[in-house]
Formats: sequence, structure tokens, C-alpha cells
Amino acid sequence: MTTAAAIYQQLHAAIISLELQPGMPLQEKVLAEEFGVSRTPVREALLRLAEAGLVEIFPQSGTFVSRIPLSAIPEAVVIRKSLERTTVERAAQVAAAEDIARLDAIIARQRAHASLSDASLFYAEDEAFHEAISAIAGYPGIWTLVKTVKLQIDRARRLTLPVPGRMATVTEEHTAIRDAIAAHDVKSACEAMMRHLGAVIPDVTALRQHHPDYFA
Amino acid sequence: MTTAAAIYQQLHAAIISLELQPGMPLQEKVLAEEFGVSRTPVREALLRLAEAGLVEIFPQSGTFVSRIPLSAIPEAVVIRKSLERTTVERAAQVAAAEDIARLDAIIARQRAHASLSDASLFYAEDEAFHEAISAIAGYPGIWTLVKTVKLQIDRARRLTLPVPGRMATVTEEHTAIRDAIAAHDVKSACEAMMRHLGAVIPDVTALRQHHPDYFA
DNA sequence: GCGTCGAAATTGATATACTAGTATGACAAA
DNA sequence: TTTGTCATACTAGTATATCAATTTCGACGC
Repeated sequence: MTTAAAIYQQLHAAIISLELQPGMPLQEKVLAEEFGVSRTPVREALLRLAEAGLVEIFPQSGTFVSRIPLSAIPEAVVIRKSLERTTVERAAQVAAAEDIARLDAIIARQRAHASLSDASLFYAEDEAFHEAISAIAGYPGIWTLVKTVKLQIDRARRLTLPVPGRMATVTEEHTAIRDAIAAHDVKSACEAMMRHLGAVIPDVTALRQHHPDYFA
Repeated sequence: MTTAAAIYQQLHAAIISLELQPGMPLQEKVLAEEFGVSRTPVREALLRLAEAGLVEIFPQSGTFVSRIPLSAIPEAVVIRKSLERTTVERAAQVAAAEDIARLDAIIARQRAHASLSDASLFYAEDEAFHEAISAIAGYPGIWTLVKTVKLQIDRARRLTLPVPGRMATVTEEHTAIRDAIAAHDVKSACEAMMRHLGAVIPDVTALRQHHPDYFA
């Protein structure tokens, strides 16, 4: 992998995890020194991050970690629902036994991580579940698209307090989706997915009070 | 606008219009000389094009105009249908009189361009129509997303022979969508849009015969 | 308090050079 | 003839130094 790609990944992860706070300045020169490389790969990484909406570049002025665009979050949720409705409906139509087995394996790992309260591993399996449904539907590119769209939602969610028992709730919702797919019940698969995605919308107003300068 | 952005736009247009043929090599050095700039802005433009899937960069080897990924086109159509179903349904719910007027204005211009057989202006208004629906629905970002997804579809369509009377057909389909939105008839608005988008799928097998080396 | 000027800072772009993979073709060996 | 190896040329990736263009911001004078 190239140096630029590595820097992109590191900055990407740091911004998503809020390790780099929204609004924080990012200077090419400083980053280049920190990473021990020249400005060139740093620039490439920042340009890609700007396209993803994770940093904002103001020419001849400065580069900053983007503030979370609260106004765009409802639209992002709508887009995600639209796309994942498509994948789950198709998956419910075409899923084979081995596909269900894959989903079961993911849910099982999720349960294990939930019982150990390992949020990071749990989150990874959550993503794997949705990605698997996209793959089962035969539309793997849709998950790629969803990932880019859900970026800002995830950042906002990181700011919400962890709700006790939420991992268990998510696992139950996943199980409901899995059951509907296994039963080839398109309608209830769709409904279960909509319930699941509807529950993930962060409480915008509360966030704004606690972290006023994190949002645009 | 920056030099890099200008170069990006020029290359983007040239690739979409097939002026730059799929598979054609693009050398940073050569492009830099042609545009009369240094390698840096050319690189930035190529990197953005690579993210959009319009060029393929093979490190330490070469950069090429991407071949059209025929296998990805069905998925792109599914994604577009999914997203535009969402916008048209919402638009049918919330459209005001002035919104309908905007659609009418676009359709009127389209009719004019069709009667003069000006394909390029007609195409621009076609895009404006879908963009307007996205805006009316309150989800302008969805059109941005659709634009990126439909890139490869558009390239493939450029290779198909112009069908006589297609402009008239498209205008009729747009009118049907407009009427359903004006009537706040969500169901038939959706159906009209699906008919419209279903008619745009290029004939993949025929293309492959005529331009075998344009596809991946 | 307000407007203006100018220095400092930052990204944008250039030029050059070097590194490290990759493709190519010639050539030798089987 | 086929196969494997090697030398070569070529390309993108990175480094470095420098200048340009623009914005930011504080000092200064009014």
C-alpha cells in the first residue's frame, strides 16, 4: 500500500473515532512532520478526506476536521434506509441456506461480544451483518455506498451516551431480520430492517447542547 | 477554481463523452505537458477520477481510462431506481404549485430541444428534471449520489445507437411523472419513474460485440 | 472605536530528483 | 520451440526546495 493510502486510513479512523475533534485544524506541514513524510502524500490523503466530507480545505487559509453537518443527517438516514430496503428485500428473495448460516455466524459472534461488552468488536460485526445482506442480495456495491453515506451519522452517534442494553436490542433486531430473510418473507424483512435503522437516529437536539462547537 | 479542479472537469467530460476511449493510457507527464502545468495538479485530478472509477491507476506501472464495468451496470441501475423511487415518492407528497411550475418549465425546454434534435441540451434538461425532483423532495444530496452512480451507465449508453423518437418518449415519460407528482399520487408517480428508469438500460450483449475492448 | 496597511501563515503550484515497482525484450538454457 | 533469467526502460510514488496567491490577524494611525 502507498504511504498516502496509509495516512488516509489513519486520519480517517481518527476522525471517525472523534480522536480528532470536529473543527480542529490540520496543517499539511505539521502532519507531514508527525508522520515523517513529505507534504505530497499528506496532501493526497487530505484531498481524499475532503471528498468524503471528513475534512474541509479552505484554500490559502487552512484545513480543518469537518464539523458534523447535522442538517445532512436526516437525508443520510433516508438514503441508507432506501438502499438497505433494496438489499434486504432482494436478499429475502434469493437467500440460500449457506447465506443464512453466514448471518447466523455473525449474530453468534455479536452475542459473544455483547456479553463481554466489547463495543468495538460488536460494532465491527454489526457492519459485517449489513455487508453480508448486501452481498447475499448480489449487490455488494450498495454496502460500499452505504458506508460512505453513514460516515457522519456514525460520528454523531459516537457523541451519544452508550445506552445500557443497546447491544442486546441490536442483536434482537438483527435476529428478526435474519428470520424474515430465512423465511423468504420480503415484507417483514423490510419492516424489520426499517425498525432497525429507524432506531439508530441520534438525538440531534441533545447533542447540540452538549457539544455545540462540534456541529455545523 | 484551482488548476487541478479544471483539469479534473476536462478529463471527466472527455471520458464521459468517450472522447478518451476506455483502455487508453494516460501519462501524468504527457498530460502535464499538454495542459501546460506541472505533474502535481494532474496527479490530483487523476486521483479524483480514480475514486470516481473513471480511470485506473496501477502504481509504478501506468494509468488508463477505465473500461466500462458491464457487470456493475445492473447494480448501478438498481441503486438509481432505489434512490429515485425515494425522491419521487417524497416529491409527490410535498410538491407545491411552484415546484410543479419548475418541472413544467424544464419539460417545455426539453420539448423545444427535442424538436430541434439538440441531443446535448436535451440531455442537460433530462438531468435537470431528475435533479429538480430530488430538490423538491428535500433531498438534494440524493441527486449528487445518483450522478456518481450513473456515470458508467451513461458511458455505456453513449455507445448505443441513437433511437429515433427517443427524445419524444423520454419527454412523455417525464410528463407522466410530473402529472403524478402534481396529483400527489405517490403510487403512480413511483410507477412512472420505474417505467422511465427501466427503459434506459443499455443492451449489454450488443455493445460487447461492437466494442469488445471497451468493457471489463 | 474603526479602518487601513502589512507581516505572517497556509495552501496551491512548480521544478527537480530519486526510489521502487512493472513491463518488455533480448538472450541463454533446456 | 519453450522456458527462465537478466538488463533495460518506463511509470507512478515520494522527497525537497521554492515561489505564488490568498487569507488571517494584529499593529498602527486616525
